[in-house]
Amino acid sequence: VTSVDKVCARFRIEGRRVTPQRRAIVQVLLKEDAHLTADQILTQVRRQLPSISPATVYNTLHELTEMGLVQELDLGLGLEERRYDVGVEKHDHIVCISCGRIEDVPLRDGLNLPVDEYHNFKIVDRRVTYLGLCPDCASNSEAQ
Amino acid sequence: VTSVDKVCARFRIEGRRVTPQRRAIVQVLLKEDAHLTADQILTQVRRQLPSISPATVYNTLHELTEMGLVQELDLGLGLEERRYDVGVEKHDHIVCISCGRIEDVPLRDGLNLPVDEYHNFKIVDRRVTYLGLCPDCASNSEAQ
DNA sequence: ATCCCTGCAAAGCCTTTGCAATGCA
DNA sequence: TGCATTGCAAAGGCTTTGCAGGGAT
Repeated sequence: VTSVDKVCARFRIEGRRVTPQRRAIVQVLLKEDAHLTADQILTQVRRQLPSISPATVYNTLHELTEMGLVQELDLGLGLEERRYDVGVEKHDHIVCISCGRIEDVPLRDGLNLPVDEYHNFKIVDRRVTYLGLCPDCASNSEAQ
Repeated sequence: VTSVDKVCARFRIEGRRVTPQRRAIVQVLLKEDAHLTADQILTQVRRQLPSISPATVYNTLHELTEMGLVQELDLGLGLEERRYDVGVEKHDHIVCISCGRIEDVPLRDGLNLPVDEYHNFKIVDRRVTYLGLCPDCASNSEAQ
């Protein structure tokens, strides 16, 4: 699912309606391909639809999450807000602890889901966040 | 660092003062050894100090986090609040997606910090959360 | 005797909710 | 036309802030 139209088709399949607001939100999510906060999404969408309300953005993000097209991210840093990621492929994240930049990390061998069980839990999924310094911040800290 | 007194010593070393409130908070964190929310910590501490304020709990938790004695956890489920974990040893977490139960997971071979770099980031740390069903919830869902 | 720390209350932020009006199907 | 969806405004939950009084050193 990689185009606005395809996502809108999914909306219809699920018995939901396609509105300008929803198209705009999906468009921002797909275009930015970033890890935006709800507020950033709201700001971007308001370029097209100045009067869209926060409630609508939240509603749509939750629907997209339910449909499995978007993943809510809490990067586990405490400092980070909740972000929304168009989860096309399963991937991990790496966050710069200095500037907050976030990038996707493809899954690697040796880091796959373990098949055995911890504490007798049936493991369904896992979330991995790497913390580090991005190239820019790394060179800045060396320079100091 | 595993006793109230040792933590209090750290307080003094850092030029901070040791108060009954701080002792009580540390005591709860060490005793429970759980993954409590700020509110749960507040409730527990109020058994000893009924008039302690939320602000004091938050202050102390942030100080402990700064000192590296406590780790703030956002388990990345969206549903989960921020929790506080006495981070004695480096470990991962596993969360039951049904009942919310949280357990520690020791680090495993093959899941160590990668020595190479993603996207030229210098990786400093990583956070891993496993999602699954705890034994109780797993057997309940089979039963249905 | 300092001045750090506490408690209170108010303010802040982000997110959710309720409801009437709107507009998609 | 019918009902999902929107926007607004208010409410909610958690966390932070400001300040005066109290307590640790």
